[in-house]
Amino acid sequence: MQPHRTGGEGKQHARHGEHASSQGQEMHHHHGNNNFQSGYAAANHMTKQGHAHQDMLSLSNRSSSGNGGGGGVNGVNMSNFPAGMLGLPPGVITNSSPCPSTSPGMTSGGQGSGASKRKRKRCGVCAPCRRLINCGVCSACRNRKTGHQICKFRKCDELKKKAGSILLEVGDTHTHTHTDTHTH
DNA sequence: TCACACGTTTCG
DNA sequence: CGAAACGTGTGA
Repeated sequence: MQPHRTGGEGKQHARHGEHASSQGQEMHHHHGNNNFQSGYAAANHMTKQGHAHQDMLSLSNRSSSGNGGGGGVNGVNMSNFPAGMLGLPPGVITNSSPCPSTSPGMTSGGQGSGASKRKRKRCGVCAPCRRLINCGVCSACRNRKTGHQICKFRKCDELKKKAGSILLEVGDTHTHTHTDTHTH
């Protein structure tokens, strides 16, 4: 009898990579290479810098405790908006490719059709994402050694739904949003 | 490099 | 259609 899998895998690493340092470096080396195609960048509205991983976002308390409102939950992030930037039109923001991690397949931007390529990270806002501990009983937990997957309960909702299709709800108000509001 | 997690494919 | 396994990419 195993002593219960503490918290699951016993995550030794506390993944906390918050870069509080606000480096206002706007200059982008590289000429304007708009690579807005990168799925990652697309989600980086909030991050003009590109170094803020939206991964674990503010898992803090979504109880809307006052909701930190100003997106300040993390504090320090958007506060440093250079005035100049604010003046820029939405579309011109040109994120200035945030230090591309140099992903392997970025060349052709495979996302074109079919395989999405490029792994996405959890949004960090869904209930599953907020889950810190694994149930330890679901198949994923039990077969993680072979399954290599995260607990079913922790599987990001976004990743589950848009596992291959992006953009599919917003836009059509009355379409079959299919967003099934969960029968709840 | 290892570990973890997502994406894809195949089997049930 | 769903679950499991495999393979791969990303992060530390």
